[in-house]
Amino acid sequence: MAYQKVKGTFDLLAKDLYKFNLLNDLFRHFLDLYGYSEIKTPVFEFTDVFKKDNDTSDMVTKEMYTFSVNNKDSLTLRPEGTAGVIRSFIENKMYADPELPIKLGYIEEMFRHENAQKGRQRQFTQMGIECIGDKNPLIDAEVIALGYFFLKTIGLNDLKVLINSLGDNDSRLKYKEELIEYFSQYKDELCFDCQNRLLKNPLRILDCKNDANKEFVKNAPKMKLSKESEEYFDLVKHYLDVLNVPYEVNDKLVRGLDYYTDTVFEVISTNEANGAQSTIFGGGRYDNLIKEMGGPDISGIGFAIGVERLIILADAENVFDEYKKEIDCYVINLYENPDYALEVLEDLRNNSYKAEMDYYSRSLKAQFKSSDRKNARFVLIIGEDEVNSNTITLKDSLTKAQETIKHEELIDRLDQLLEDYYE
RNA sequence: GCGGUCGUGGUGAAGUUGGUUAACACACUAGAUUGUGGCUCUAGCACUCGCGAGUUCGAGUCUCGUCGAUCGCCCCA
Repeated sequence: MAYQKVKGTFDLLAKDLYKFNLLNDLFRHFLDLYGYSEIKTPVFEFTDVFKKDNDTSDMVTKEMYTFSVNNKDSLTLRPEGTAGVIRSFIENKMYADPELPIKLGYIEEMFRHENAQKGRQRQFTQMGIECIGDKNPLIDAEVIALGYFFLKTIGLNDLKVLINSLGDNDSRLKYKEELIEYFSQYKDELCFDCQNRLLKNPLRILDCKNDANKEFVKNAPKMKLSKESEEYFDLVKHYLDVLNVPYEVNDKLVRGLDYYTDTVFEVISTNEANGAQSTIFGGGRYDNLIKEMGGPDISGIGFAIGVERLIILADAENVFDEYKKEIDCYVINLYENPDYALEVLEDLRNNSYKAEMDYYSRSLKAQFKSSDRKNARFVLIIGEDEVNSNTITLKDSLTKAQETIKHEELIDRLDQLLEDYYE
């Protein structure tokens, strides 16, 4: 059987690759605007970097590509960006920088062993940022704004920003106990997953699709934010107002990863093009993660955007022009010896003209067809006459004008034709 | 991990109750047009129906398995 690509992976061909490149450029521009610098971390890390004790998310517990070589270390292909960045932050002692917070951005491939469907691949790309070293509602608002305005600049509509606060450690801990107590009396009515979540992460029960519409879940006690958390959240909302970022508070939003505290947010698209995957952007603040990973007791916040989902939506909004490959010159060679044509070709390239030639001395018609397919602006014809007189027959594909010029005049003539054209 | 649909040439696709050489269109190649293409006309181009097994005299058409795509559940970006 012929080789085939691994399920959930894909080849990026020219007709789509340029979309990634455009978005990457735009994202990097936004990183620049907001004072973020790009970071690249390894594709794989020691498994412990991603897997902490008491993790409950599917992503960490059953979707990681974990392997070892020679039975030595357990390694894992990164399923998300934050953990690796935090590891790097600690390992490189970035916390010692006098200028905190440290603002980092990345565009990297992630790997999760999930069932593939539209907008959900096993290898996919995330653009993300992490702002580490300070806890300040200004930062929370700015992080959300960066992502939101990036998406708006692409030209996406039908976006909805959802935010919520999970509270600080104290209020979260208290709420957790409250929920455990409350849900324990309904334990038999919970779905299988939620029974497991009950003790580890009862917050997830609140947005479980199986159980969320059951009466006793709806009536579950609401989170009581501590005074500090509430004031903090109010300020985040206030700054979002100032920045003109529209948002919706959704108290069911708890996010999948376990390390979030206080501010969490998500951008969903109501555009149907994305199929079942409505979330294109998600993130939140993490007060404990850095300390848990062996760093100082400081807070961070970040988000990640799913680039493939972004492209599906951007395509649906016709954000991208149709991909069209173009070259400047196509050299048609009718002479048996290709030396002269080759010299002309190199001349063109040395003067920054994108140029190709026919390698096979095919019929004139066939070469013209190639020239059309490659969308060559100029066609250069070289035959016996041209070789003998050291000339080139130059045809402008747009105007159809044709002339025979001396070889040494070629570049000047092309420059001039283009100059005239763009006037 | 679970469930639905689908898988025919480079592409889009027809294939009736299982029956000899698997439509049609686009694309491609060559010629008409021996140095001028994108139009037209003519001709050519499909060891084969994702892969494997089974039922049958006979399977693209039925059954099972497998791989993949897609949609949904779950999860998440």
